[in-house]
Amino acid sequence: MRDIAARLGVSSVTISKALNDKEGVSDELKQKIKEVAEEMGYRFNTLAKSMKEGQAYNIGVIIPERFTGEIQSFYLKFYQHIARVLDQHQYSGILHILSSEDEDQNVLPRIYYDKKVDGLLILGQISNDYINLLNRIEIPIVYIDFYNEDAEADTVITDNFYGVYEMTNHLIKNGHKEIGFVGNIYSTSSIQDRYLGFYKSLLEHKLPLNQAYIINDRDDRGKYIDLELPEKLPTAFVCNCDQIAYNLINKLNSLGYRVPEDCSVVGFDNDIYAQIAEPKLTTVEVDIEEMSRTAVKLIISKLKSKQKKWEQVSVKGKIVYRNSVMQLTESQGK
Amino acid sequence: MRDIAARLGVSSVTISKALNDKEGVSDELKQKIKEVAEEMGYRFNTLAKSMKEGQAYNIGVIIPERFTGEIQSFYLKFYQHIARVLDQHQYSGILHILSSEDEDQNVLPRIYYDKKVDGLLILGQISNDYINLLNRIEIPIVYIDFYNEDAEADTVITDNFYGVYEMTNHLIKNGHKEIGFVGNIYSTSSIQDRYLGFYKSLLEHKLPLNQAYIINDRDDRGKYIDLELPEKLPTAFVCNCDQIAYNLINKLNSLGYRVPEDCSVVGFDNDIYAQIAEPKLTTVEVDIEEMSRTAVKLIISKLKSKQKKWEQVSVKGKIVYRNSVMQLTESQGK
DNA sequence: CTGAAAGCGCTTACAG
DNA sequence: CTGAAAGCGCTTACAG
Repeated sequence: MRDIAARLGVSSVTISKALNDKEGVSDELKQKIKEVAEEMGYRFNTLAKSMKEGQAYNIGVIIPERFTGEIQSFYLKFYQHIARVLDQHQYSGILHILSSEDEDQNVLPRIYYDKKVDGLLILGQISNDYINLLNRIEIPIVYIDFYNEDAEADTVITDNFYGVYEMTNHLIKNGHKEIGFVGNIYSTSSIQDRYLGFYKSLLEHKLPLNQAYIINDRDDRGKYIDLELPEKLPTAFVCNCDQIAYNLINKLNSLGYRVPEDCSVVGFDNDIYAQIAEPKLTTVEVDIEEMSRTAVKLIISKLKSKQKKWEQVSVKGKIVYRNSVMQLTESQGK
Repeated sequence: MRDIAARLGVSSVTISKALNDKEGVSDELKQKIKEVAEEMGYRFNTLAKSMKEGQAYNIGVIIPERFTGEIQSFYLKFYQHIARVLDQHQYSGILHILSSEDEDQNVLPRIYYDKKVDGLLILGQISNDYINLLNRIEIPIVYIDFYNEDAEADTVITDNFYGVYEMTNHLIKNGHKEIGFVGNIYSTSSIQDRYLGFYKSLLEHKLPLNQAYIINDRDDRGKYIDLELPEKLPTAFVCNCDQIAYNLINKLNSLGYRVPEDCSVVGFDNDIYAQIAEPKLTTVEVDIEEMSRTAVKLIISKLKSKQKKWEQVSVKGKIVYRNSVMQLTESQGK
């Protein structure tokens, strides 16, 4: 505000009035001030206003833990862990659900413009354009659960590659030789890595990669599409996530197949879909706790010293064994 | 801080040092200062510190909307609406999940102590002790989706009574004469009101209230228990929420009954359980949008003028018709 | 060990 | 229409 005032040769009082559309400033000057503010990339400091007025312009919304329930989206659950870790470091988490419009139109959340936050944790893949936008802002950022080459920030991901690699090994150990993969392998980096882990396992066991067994599950926007199954089924499917595994089981059931008797199915995430699926899914559990700790540690260290280089940390998950995998005898495996 | 300084005849610098455990203050004085601060109910103003340091001690966590998914808890979905309305009023929402321990031990969230919020929206029923605790704090509070006689604050609830009343009327219109209710009627005020709406409908239609058809669904802590069904089933069940309706359907299926052919089932909330139930549930949809607007309006008006009396607003929902209700012919209804 | 002074970025009340 | 002064509640650097 001072800078703008200096530049225009007026007082900061006038700037304040102009920016708040209060009276006492000529329309001309107001206009000019707004332009310069915009040009200089001025961000209003709500904190100063808040302090002056004794108002934080924040409203706490409290939800008792038990009402957040078993059923909830993976990322919201993730948020709860992050908030807890943040709290241990004397920070508060402010959750912002980025609307699709804001993402498409590259608008940053108000909490950024209002200087209400010191840093940003991005949970889940966002568009490249948006990442470019984020590259241009000055507060530290940590991307969680996906990575992007162009992102100039730290990244914490789950070890997708080894997770699925080990899961596929597990299937092979159980006698499966014809194994499919469900997921749009061009969609997100996570899915791609999971697919590659799957592929590595096949390679190591000298099993063929059958293109007919690679099933697409979503369009390029991430919207789920109907699964198109091949005439002849493999003996097992590796799904890129639990929700798709859940959908696949329903699809198989509707076609008259039983899981795991006719076809085994495994997932990834160990989220609510792994629980409500019938049979319950053998899946890979992401270590949310550890990922949260890592992400918070990274962003706080960036807050302390801006200098550090960006890191990419991948956190190992572990397989949760349940009932969706059938052990095949020699003849079935053929 | 000034007050403490005045009271102890020392400077505010000393207070600052003592409270932050910095050196330059005798242990004795430190101790004394902390005691007095505690006694005077001093709350540190993070905002001032933040402003001085240029740090907000807040970290934004951004989740793209599409990842919050279809599946999520009712209250989390509610939060998203509230956050949006808050944003329209230039406020930010800070979500705090109140842990069961904190609730039991009556500890207020840090965002309150740190003066990070101007007011509190409480989403979902909390213990009476906690309400008493909240009665004692000075920032405005609005309770959402439940009410409590002792709460000294505004309340926004959904019209539970009329919702279930109309739903029960709907069943009766479809020929049902023996209707049960599922829910612990001593548990929450919402369930109680829903039960009373159900009862009113029976009364108006001169149908008997059969105690054997009132099924308990949870213990006093709100934990779900196994549903104990009567020997002879009614032709329809009104459930106090969709999740219980979902559970009931599973229970009925496992006992060999079909829904709605053998027994109709209706819910309340129109949440994810209404969608994943098979058949999909006829249920009452809560007007989250309107409730959010009302709650935000109430709390902001309280922020502007502390004087106003407390209001209790109930917002009407509407019935969503799906496939879980069977129209009975005369003979079946008997 | 203790405190007076200055300043963080804004706004309000008042004077010109 | 414009601006100088004071103050919001804290902390830091410095002096005693």
